[in-house]
Amino acid sequence: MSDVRVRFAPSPTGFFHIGSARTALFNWLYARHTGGTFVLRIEDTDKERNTEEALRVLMDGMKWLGLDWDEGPEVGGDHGPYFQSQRSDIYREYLQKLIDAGRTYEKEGAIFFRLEGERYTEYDDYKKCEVEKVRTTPQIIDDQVRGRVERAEEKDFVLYRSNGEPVFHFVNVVDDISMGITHVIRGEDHLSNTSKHCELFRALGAEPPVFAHIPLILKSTGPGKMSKRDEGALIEDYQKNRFLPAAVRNYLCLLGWSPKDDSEVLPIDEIIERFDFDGINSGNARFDEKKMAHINAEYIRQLPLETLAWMVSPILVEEGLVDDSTDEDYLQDVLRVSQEKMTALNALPALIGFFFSNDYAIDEKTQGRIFKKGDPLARIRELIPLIEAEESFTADSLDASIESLAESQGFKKFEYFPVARFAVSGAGGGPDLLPMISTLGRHRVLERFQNFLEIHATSTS
RNA sequence: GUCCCGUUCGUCUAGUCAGGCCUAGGACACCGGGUUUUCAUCCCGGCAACAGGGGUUCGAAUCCCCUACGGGACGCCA
Repeated sequence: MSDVRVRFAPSPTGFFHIGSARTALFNWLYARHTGGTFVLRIEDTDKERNTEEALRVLMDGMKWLGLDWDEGPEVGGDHGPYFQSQRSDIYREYLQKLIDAGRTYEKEGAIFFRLEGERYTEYDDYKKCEVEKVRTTPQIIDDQVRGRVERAEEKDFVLYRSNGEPVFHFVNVVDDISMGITHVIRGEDHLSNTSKHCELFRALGAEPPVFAHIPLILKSTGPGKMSKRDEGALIEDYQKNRFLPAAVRNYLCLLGWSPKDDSEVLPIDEIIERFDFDGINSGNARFDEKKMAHINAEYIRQLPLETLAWMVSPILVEEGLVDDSTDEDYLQDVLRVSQEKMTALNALPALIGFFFSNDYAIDEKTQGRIFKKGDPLARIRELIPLIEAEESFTADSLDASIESLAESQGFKKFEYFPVARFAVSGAGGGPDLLPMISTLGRHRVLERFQNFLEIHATSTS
């Protein structure tokens, strides 16, 4: 166990933003990499939007991504409480230190932090008024991602609001000190706050922690950082859309961090082993939903069959495709022949629904194509006796049988494939045809061929 | 407006810290071909980038400066 202590300090807002998730992830990775401690601290000072439900969303999201915390809500720890709303006494105590040191003053009911240095007044173009500024000595931040950053704070700032509540900058620093945080890994949007925080650390007699400001995640298109309204911005959406958490986590690792050797899909243990500050990029990263989907698809295809079955069953049950009476082996067979064509679990009912139900969608485009040329009805009529007679009913034997049938009719075997596929599944694509027919079994195939003939014999003649 | 950070294919990135190995590599996307004239898989191929300008140097994607562009911060929000 190393003495590294990192924290993720979200404010529960009712959703779990992908940027926050990535910050949590990087902190978690660093803690696991170093054998340190990952603290979850809840910044629930904004009473309006902090609800039990909001906290749930956050913790569920973290657990879903596999980000377990060593100290914090539900698990406790020696540095609690882990909710800011329960730490008022601690904040008062630290405020007293600043008061005793003469670093505070009161104005309009609020308590301000007093910077040290020469004072002057200047027109502020942003605030559109005269403000008092201070020439302070710049704070030097030895950032692990950006290198040396120098920034001078120039205005006194509020520590306690006139309503008696402490502000973010103050509680954040106090919590980091009192919880013994050694490394602060957070978004680059906090970089310019850091001079403020360093002032506070030093005024409180504490050495600032090591900082690492990680790049922001930008919208996939258009300007600015990812906002909660953007497509793919919320972890809840990935949960809902049945993404594999490990895949989402893997993709997030790759946004702003690189293993340096061209590998992308990596088991989490290996990422933990290789994760470090020098692999973190300094430029912001644009979110790419296509790549996210691609990585998700790779994960799905890599799943062992039993795991896949275990994950997929509830989805199929929910869709009414499978129930207790469904044959386990049949389900396994279906998944075995379909897995290589899977790209997203929420698209699964559409991909393999026809294996379980006769009530599947008919793809109009494919139907149009099938009937445009040749004689699909005749092809199916020719196939029926073959299906009835075919003995071993394996993909290979079916292939051979169809091949010789085609030969005897003066066709290429491909003349039969698209028609058979459509007759049996209503689709133009799907698992490889022969394994698919073999899996469906003689009975289902014949049933659907007959059905196909009945429907189209009347409508087309 | 001020301050801070950044800038390699459309996107994520390798290479930059320790200048020559870079006619700049990989992946996603896209395009073409093949894989059972299905397909969402797989294989092969292709397209495509060092933001611009000055230096330093025998030599710069790599070091320095300027400009441009992008991002962030500037709350009694967090």
